[in-house]
Amino acid sequence: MGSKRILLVEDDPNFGIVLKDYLALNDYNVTHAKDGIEGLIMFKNNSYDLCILDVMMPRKDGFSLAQDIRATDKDVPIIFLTAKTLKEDVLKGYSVGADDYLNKPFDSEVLLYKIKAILQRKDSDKSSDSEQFEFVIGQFFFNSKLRHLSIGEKGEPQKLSPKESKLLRMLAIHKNDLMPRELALTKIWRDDNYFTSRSMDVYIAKLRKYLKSDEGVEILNIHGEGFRLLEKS
Amino acid sequence: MGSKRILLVEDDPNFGIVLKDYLALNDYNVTHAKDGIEGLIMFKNNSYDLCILDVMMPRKDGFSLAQDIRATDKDVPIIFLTAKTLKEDVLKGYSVGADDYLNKPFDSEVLLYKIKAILQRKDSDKSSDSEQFEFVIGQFFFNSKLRHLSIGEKGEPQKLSPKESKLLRMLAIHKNDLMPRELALTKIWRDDNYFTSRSMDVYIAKLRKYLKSDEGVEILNIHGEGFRLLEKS
DNA sequence: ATTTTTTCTTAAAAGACTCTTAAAAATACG
DNA sequence: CGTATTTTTAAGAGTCTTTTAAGAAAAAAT
Repeated sequence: MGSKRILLVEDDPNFGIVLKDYLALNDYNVTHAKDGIEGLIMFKNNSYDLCILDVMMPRKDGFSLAQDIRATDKDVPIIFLTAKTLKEDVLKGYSVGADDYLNKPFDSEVLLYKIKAILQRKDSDKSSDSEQFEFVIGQFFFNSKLRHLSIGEKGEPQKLSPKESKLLRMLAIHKNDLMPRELALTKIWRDDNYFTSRSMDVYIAKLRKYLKSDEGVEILNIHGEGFRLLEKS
Repeated sequence: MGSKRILLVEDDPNFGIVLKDYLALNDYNVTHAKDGIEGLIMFKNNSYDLCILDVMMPRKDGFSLAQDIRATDKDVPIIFLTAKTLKEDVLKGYSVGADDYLNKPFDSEVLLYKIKAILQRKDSDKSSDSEQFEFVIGQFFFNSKLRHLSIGEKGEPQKLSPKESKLLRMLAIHKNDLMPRELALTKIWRDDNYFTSRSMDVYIAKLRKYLKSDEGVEILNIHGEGFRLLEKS
């Protein structure tokens, strides 16, 4: 399992850097944004396992940022950092969907424990949560957990690689509809740039090859937007 | 769902009663024990969905009580209450398996939020592992408690080592489905790293050897994900 | 009509994960 | 304490996966 990604949004440069290094030292992959606006841009172009947000920041405060983050992803865990101990703040934090709340100055080991606990909790959620992993696509049956793509009953299923499977799953979820390029890149590749985009093209080509045996199924490109898994009725 | 049962262990009678009433007002079924000893007796003779333990108590402190509770039930959520803000205490609390930690005086609404969050989380955990220990795998009969793997009626069963047996059991529980690598590593090896993962590979090889006598049974690898105990119908 | 941007295809390189065997280390047992 | 069993570590070969590269093709913009 690769190291977990943390988005740290903290305007105090000294404190931010120290905290980032401390977390990095503990095997977290940390991105440091210097204010709420930057934090939101980072969040939208990448994918994180946890957000640590300072409450008081210029341009965009932590609560406002948390709301925007929640609008994009309603599950990602959020921890607030704050100097104040106002009850209203704490409650506001929880109502915005915080997973935890730490008053500055806080003990860094305590923060580590909380991070660990929250990530573990989220991990165990995963297994119980019933995400869709079986799809019918034309004549194909696709199981994204076993990474099998089979046609009819006959023969061995085509085995898919992890990325092939994730991409096909995302296309299948949006079957007959647009699957935005950006969505796959941020969710699967966890980064949206030129190279990941080329890599995705390669995967689209592979999937097209697999799907060729049913004429009624096709992956269409929508120029500049993304792809569309078409199932002709 | 009937109201959740909370065990509150708090030696300060005034505070204890107030807190009990407050929680009762919020539809929890609260039992109030006056010290650690009483708390443990309560715990052993009843079943609770959540424990709230004061740390400093006469006769038996909260940490000691938590350890005894953990010995009986390794899953029940525990929240500590403490007047002190000592770092050692907080860390000790987490190491004993606390789910959360609150400093007195704390805001009662915050406590409610935490209780709600923790109980929700535990609810979703449910349905996890049963106590099943007998399995049919193709032509094999496998008893994970006796650590016996036998084929047909004839001959001596193959004896399995503890780890072999646990691993095969976990595969059997997920028969024909993915058994994630990480699951076996965290549940059986209690640590997920490079070396435990290599160790597990060795065990998979051993199990494959044992299972070779039935062609219809196979342990497949799903690259990067885990293994799959396949029983061909 | 030409230029720019985006997409498609193939193949090779680089990277990550798995298998097998055997020896070393740790643990359990008499 | 010595022996048997179990578990971990090691190392190299083998396999599978992902990225990178580069040129051709297609679509959009100028």
